Amino acid sequence: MGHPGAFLKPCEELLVLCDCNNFFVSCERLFRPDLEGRPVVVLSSNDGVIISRSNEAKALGIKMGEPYFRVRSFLERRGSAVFSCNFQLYEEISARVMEVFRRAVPSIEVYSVDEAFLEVPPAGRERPVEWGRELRAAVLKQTGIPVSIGVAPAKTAAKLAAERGKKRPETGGVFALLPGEAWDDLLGQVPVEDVWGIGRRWADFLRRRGVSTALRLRDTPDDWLEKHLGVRGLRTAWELRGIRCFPLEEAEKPQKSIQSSRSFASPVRSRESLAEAVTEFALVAGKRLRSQTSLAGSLAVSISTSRFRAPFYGASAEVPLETPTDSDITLIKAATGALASIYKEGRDYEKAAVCLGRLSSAEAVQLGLFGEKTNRGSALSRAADRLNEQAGRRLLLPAALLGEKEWRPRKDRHSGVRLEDLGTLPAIS
DNA sequence: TCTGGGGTCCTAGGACCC
DNA sequence: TCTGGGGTCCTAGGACCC
Repeated sequence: MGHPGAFLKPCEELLVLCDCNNFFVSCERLFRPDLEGRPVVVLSSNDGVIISRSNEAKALGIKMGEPYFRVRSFLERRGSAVFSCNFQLYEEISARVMEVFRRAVPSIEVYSVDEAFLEVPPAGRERPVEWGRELRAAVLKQTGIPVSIGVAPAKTAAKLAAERGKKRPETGGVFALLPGEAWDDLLGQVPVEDVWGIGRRWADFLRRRGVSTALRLRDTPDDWLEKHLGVRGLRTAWELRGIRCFPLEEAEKPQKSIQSSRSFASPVRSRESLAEAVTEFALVAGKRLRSQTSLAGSLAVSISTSRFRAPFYGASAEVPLETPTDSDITLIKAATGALASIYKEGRDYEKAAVCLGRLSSAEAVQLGLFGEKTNRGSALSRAADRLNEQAGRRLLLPAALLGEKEWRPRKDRHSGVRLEDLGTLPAIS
């Protein structure tokens, strides 16, 4: 029966994906214009793997997610600049980019730190590509960040369009897949694994059955897709036919879980050090919990040795929090308690995590069995948040967390740029 | 020597209930 | 030869994303 989606009328409304090019690298380059034209990479936490690459680094064959130690000397020989990640900075710059988008369109969905979907305003619908170029120029002028823009009736198609805009300089960074136009040419050139929503497992599966391009995926029968890939895969194919299945989600929803975890700079053996790390992670998670006005109903701790060396050991424990809470003291107690139940001596731990779950809104009053308010310590934690906020750093924290610790991640290549330094950038209004 | 962190959604299967 | 059926809720695991 082919693809019944094709009989439906394509959505009249256009949406746009804006994608910051090589975002973390672009952020670092704002402060180092001398690095233009040179290979630049940004590393993950603990200087572990490469998470952002300049075009020059991509041209050298450096892969996303590549362990840094494997390419370190190669990059040095090629005169590459290397940065530890500076997420505080990237988030602030991201907020500025999103602000430019907000001023330009009626409706925006912030999809990730470096991407947003926008609804094209009526004024842009007649000539969406020109409109996109103007938006791109505005972002570049006001933030210094280059973006790629894809226009299409559906998110999955807009992703492909933006990718085309990014790869072909002659497009001026903007490409459109418009309703009524033939998309076959572009879709036929896109490997199926490059389609948004098709990961490695599905791509392998599809390729084994001859579905090797976005075009083939689009033209695969619905019943087969639903049987093997579920509704998610089916919707993806429909979106490639120009039918919107993933709507623009403007409202910011509170997160359903909050996790804080780190790999350690060097292996940790002692229960005491692990408890310090877990305490730190509980504090970080708690702060984010309060900032979205939620309470946690459960807390899980996990610890593990290196997954690249045998014998691997990993364990986790989840504890219910009888009364949903946002109190640091309660969270820390739960976390250290959970840790005690899974810790085994004599192992080289390389990672620990705290995950808060069963989140609920803190707006509703939480009462215990006998009507008393039992979210003890909440007010204290909130007061600490305010003090730390005013001080611009963490003023209040457990004494055990002071000082250098082996569990603190490596950050050898940090640029040293701080949020305040954003004000010193010359070219940006 | 050296390999990230933080999320979401979907589905299958078991528990439970009437 | 015989076993109830069907709805709902919950959870774990697997897939995906940046």
